[in-house]
Amino acid sequence: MKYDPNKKQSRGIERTQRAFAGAMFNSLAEKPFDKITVNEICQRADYPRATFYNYFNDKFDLLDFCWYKIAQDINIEIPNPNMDKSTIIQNFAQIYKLFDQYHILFQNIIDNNPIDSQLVNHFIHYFTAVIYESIKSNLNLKAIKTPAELVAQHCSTTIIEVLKWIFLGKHDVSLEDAEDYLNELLSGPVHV
Amino acid sequence: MKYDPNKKQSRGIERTQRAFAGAMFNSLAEKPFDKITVNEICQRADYPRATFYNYFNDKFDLLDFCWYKIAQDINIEIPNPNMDKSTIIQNFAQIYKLFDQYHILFQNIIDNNPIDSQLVNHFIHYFTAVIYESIKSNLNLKAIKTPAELVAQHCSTTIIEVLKWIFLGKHDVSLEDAEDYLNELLSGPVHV
DNA sequence: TCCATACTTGGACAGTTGTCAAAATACAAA
DNA sequence: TTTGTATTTTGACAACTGTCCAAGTATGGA
Repeated sequence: MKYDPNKKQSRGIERTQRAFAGAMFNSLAEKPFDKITVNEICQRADYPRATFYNYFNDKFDLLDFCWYKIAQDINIEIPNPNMDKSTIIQNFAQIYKLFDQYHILFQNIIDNNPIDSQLVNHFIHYFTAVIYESIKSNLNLKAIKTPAELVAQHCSTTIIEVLKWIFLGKHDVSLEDAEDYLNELLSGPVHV
Repeated sequence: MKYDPNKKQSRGIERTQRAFAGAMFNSLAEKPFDKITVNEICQRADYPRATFYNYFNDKFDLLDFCWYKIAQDINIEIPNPNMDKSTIIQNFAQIYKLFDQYHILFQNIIDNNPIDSQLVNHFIHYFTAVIYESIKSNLNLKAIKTPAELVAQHCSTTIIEVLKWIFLGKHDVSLEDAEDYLNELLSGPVHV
């Protein structure tokens, strides 16, 4: 990404970025990711190729931006500065609901791309990183040997694992059950 | 992969595949993966491009083959048909030692590729799948709600997570400590 | 040994990619 | 409105990709 999406940009820049992201979302809903070309994105968005490369390095970079737009809504609140398991589960509920909002998009993506495709991995990886960032600094650990960063990594992958199971693995699981799964899987290092 | 690597192939086929894999390993040790082209692989291996495409769909497909050659050595033995935590840790030791054998390669890869690059993700994902396959069928679960497949997925990602931390994250951790980490992280669903 | 079959190779192909410099346009401040 | 700056667009470029076919070469069985 050549423009920092966290900084406020001019109206024109945002409009253009939105057009590209929209084109990508539309393409994603229709066909496998590896059949999507930059040319096609530009045609859909009705911008020339050079403009695409003004904003993004390649189509993965645009993907990053697309996930960013979705993840923007994730705003993890940390009521107490020490994050324990119940706080994590609270935050989990928030992300569950967010994913639920996009379940049609995810459905389409899974219909067009294998679960172990580059695309799905990219997606999973992006959100794991988002969650990692939001929990790494204030995990409240039991007295254990494992380094905190590794535990934080483990928590974020576990959260995304459960959500992947539900929203990309086509398993219909209620929020309550999902919380139970997460709780059971996490019954390790984080304080109860 | 256009030839099933599990089937025994003619000497010629194996020699050719080995040449391509060797070329890839050499390139990986030298430069970032996204700067490696099929042309370059062919030059190094001294085979024409058409031959490359006889064997592999693209450079990721060759990567699969490369990881396959490494993973071949992983032969998880299952002493008792019900896998519990101590069995998992036993198998973990085996994979730890395998990764340790290749630590110079991994070092080079990390020096040339960001930890969250396509290449590293591809690697991580491949080995997670290998481990998942080897443990999914006979996990001995506590009485829990979480589906067995999800637990198996969780175990395999946790194992790889620890190994990634050590061998790709440049953290020097002994096998004994690594086992403790894994034990702590896994203190959830698997039988003790 | 010969032959049929399978694999390898070279060359050519259209399409994609990422980059560049120069021209055109939009934009904001004076 | 004008002017200077920043962004967008155009068109062109070399390189890479994946596919194809037809000619060449191994290989193993009779």
